[in-house]
Amino acid sequence: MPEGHSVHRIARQFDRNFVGRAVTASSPQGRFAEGAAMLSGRTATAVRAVGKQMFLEFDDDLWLRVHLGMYGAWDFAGEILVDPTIASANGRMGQTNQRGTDLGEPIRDAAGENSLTSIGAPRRARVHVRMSEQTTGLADEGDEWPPPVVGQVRLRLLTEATCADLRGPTACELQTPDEVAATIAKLGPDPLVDDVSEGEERFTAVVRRKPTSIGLLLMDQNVVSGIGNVYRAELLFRARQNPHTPGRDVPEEVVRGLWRDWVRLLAIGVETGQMMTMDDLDPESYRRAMASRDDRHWVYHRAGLPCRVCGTTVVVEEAAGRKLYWCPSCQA
DNA sequence: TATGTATGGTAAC
DNA sequence: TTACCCTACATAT
Repeated sequence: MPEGHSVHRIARQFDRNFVGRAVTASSPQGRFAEGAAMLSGRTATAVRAVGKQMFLEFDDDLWLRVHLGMYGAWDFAGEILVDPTIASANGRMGQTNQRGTDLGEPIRDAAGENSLTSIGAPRRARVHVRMSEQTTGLADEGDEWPPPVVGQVRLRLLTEATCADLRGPTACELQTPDEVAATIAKLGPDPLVDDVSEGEERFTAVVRRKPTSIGLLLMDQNVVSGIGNVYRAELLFRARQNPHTPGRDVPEEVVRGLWRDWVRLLAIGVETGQMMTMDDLDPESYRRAMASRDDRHWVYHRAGLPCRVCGTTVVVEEAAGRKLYWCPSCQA
């Protein structure tokens, strides 16, 4: 899932393809039928991403709030204008979307025509191939518009040229401007929303007075926005910090360092679409890390394997229902 | 076909 | 702390 970087990438897609355009909305699955009816026919006017949540504004002060949760994803089809700040997108056109490549690389369907993009939970992009029509010579069926609905689609947003399907979100609801403001007010700082220095002060002040472990605090969206289980494990390793240390016992400079590292990793994540946390590697290792999801992290998902730095076996434990990976030697 | 797992979060106990 | 929600896919049977 989508940790904070994915949501910022999605927001950029909406900014490019939906903001300023009239939208037709529907809920093929039926679970957001009323909301879709409220949205349909309105023009999207703005989009905001804060932490793991996205807010899409429509005419007359109506906002759509979406939280992807662990399984959610947006699938884009049709004309997809790629934000120039999303580096990897164009270079990957036509490439097969492998499982686990998080995010947002446009790919071609079997006919080599429509480009499809999925941003969110790791999953195969949905490629619509019409086998039966192929045999009867209706080759153009692959360009069907709007695209056929596949699977459970909570919300479909359609402009003249672009289709966005939302599936599996934890939250999908309409909000008033006050409700949006209240939701955002509860969230901790997001480096791509808040002034970075102010964010550092807020984050540091909160962490430094909490008895809660730093491992839990990094995952707390009220303390800092956008960090999930992968970035949590990686940030702590990069800082060589024991996840169990109470926040108030972590040296101030270390807390500030965690924030600054999050600023850096988030920027890399938004740019590349991948949770790349081994950015200071030699070129060959970097290439390998980018190519394979299993080589991309220091400790995340590496329980039982030797620490990349010291060789000690990486351990995993359960913390608040989530798996926490760390090296007991490097992070002693 | 059934089961387990996943980058998240909430509400109830 | 536990239960539960949401969806897709890999693995086991």
